[in-house]
Amino acid sequence: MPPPSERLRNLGFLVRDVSRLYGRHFERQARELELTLPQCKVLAHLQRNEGISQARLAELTETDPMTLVRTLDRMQTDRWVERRPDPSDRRAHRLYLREEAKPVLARMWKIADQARSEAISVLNEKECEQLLELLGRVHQNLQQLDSRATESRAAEARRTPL
Amino acid sequence: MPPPSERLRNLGFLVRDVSRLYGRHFERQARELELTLPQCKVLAHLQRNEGISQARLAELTETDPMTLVRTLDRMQTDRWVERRPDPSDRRAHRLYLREEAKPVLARMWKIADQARSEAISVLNEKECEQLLELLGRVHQNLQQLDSRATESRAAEARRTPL
DNA sequence: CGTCTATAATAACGCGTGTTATTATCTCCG
DNA sequence: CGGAGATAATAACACGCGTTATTATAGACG
Repeated sequence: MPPPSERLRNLGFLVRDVSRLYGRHFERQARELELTLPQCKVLAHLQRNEGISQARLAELTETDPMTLVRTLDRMQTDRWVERRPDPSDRRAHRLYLREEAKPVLARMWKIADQARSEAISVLNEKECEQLLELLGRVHQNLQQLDSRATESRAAEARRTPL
Repeated sequence: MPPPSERLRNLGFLVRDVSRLYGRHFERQARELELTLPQCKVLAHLQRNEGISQARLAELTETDPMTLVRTLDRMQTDRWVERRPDPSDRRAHRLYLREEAKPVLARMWKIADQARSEAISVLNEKECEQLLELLGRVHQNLQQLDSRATESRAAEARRTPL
């Protein structure tokens, strides 16, 4: 197999740069909200799923549970969300939006919609659809590769308890 | 303007997730190298541009100069790179690969090539080309938006010296 | 019933990133 | 020349993310 073109070799960096710049663009406009992008993601999912556990929210947001703990710590301090004990499982917490958070959600979507439309203003509708489709496929593939790797590490750990 | 579809609204998160999963996939295989993805990026650019300044490297890698300082600090500690004083500018440093780093570069590319080909194994050549093209356009657009914003902040700062 | 494994949340550490501010130096212009 | 503004690098602080390890509890199974 000949070495891939320089252009192709840049793909990983390209995705990363787009992600970074996109986040930057969003957070520049979301500044007044005092919310970061991952925090917005949490709010967006919580809006439609109040009462879920951290573990479930981690699944929905595709966040590492440990990462989520810290994000929620800050969001709790900032009075966006609340942790309440789960009556049926003393290990778990149920997550709720605080009243103070609710009015912000609409503004958040508005900013998100605008930031996105600016970002993709150089694509027409069909191209945008293509981009979503292609990224979606790669995403699904990477998720499989990831869970496969996580699986085999877990199996490894089971084989070597200590 | 009607609110965009849920699918479209996911675009920002999607890009971010792909970036995160891609990085994860790469670093899982690059583990033996003891190198992170940004560090690989530094090495890759340094390989073809030895002797450049940090500021120039920051441009090439599209990294925040402050971020680069810290990355280079670690890479210097880990004996990947060297900072030498610039004889013509006492503020600046010139960056060089250490001999120890050079043998690793080939392995790095090999891992990068493999990680990428796995990641995009679900795309055919044409789709891959499309993805590169679309992402490239969005990237360029976001860069413009970013530099425009940076510009106006700089102008702001000039207007308000203190 | 008790033991063993899985799960929910968290602690602690290192890295990358963005932000604001500081220091030293350069450069250019009056 | 000399002072003003730009530039190279860095310091300090907060956030997100991955990793390993720990604690408490749940659930399954002999």
